[in-house]
Amino acid sequence: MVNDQMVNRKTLVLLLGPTGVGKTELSLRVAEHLHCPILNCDSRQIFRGIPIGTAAPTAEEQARVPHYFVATRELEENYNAGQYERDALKLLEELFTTHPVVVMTGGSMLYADAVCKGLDDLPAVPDKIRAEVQSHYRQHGLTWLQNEVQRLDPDYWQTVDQANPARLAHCVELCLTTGKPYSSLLTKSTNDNRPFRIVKVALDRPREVLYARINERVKQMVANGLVDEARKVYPKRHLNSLQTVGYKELFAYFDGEYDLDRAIELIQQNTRHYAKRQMTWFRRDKDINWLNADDDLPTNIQKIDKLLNQ
RNA sequence: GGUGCCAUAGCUCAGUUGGUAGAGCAAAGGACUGAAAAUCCUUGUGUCACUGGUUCGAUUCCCGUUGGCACCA
Repeated sequence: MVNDQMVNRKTLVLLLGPTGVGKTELSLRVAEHLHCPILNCDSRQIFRGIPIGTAAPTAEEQARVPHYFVATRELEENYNAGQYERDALKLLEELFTTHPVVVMTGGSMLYADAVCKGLDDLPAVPDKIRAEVQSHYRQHGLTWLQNEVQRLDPDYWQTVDQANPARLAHCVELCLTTGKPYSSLLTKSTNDNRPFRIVKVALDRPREVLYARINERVKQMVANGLVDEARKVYPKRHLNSLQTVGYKELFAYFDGEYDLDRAIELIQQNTRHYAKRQMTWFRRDKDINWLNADDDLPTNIQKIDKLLNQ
């Protein structure tokens, strides 16, 4: 029930959990119960054209509850966590004028943290600089990135994962874009204060059960036309938005690297890997209230109600 | 039925000129402030198929058994 206390206290219910755990159905039931919309917090469901492989909410599901940030961006857009933070905060401000509670659900941990805690304000990296850094990296390898970070931002070098090309490249890009050390742009020492309360819940299942569900869901995606969906976007395979489980394996199959059965096995395996990384991230988040996915929906909705009324 | 080859980590295999063994993948744990479904780091004890023999000592050599593969009948 939506009571007076809740009306006076704008609340974001953040429903998290590893991929395949059952977030979508619970989010729909919670949103129906609270008469509120759902904000998607999944970095791939945001894109148009890949609904099957990303397990995006279906038309029927979206008819039950209004959704935001589902299939609203083109694959060509270099969308990222910083933009998501800005987009989500802006939308939440609007939605809170008419809704005391809003549900956000998804498994993109960095996106969720960006909304909860905030990221530092960083300028966008011009395409030219990104291309230059990539070109040097391709030609001269990891050593070049390591040397550049040591030269441009010795402080960051001390703390960065020195074997991780993505981290190093990002640092170099921002050093070149701003003319300042990347680490000097990271000034956030405490979390942002949001003008709303955040209630974090996450769904949990035993590992073997989750993995069995993932394996089954991948089979279902293939039955629902994942291969055709991947073939349609195959010409855009190099876009960041398509560096995604379910597509990259099928692209390799189209290229003749292995057969379809092998591609499906790899999708299942990489989805399990992804779920495992998500659980590592969730495990250390002490703000999360855990729900058992084996409990029935009314029980879990009751638990969420209880958290809302605290 | 005969002969030969093979049997080592969940899987595919390497190796030990006899001193109880190691890679890849899988799996597990972890990191992560704008690529995050991305990117990266760490972790390898297993009756070396079973029985007996030789030996100070056998997973390694020998006999046999079982299972698999190949060839010959």
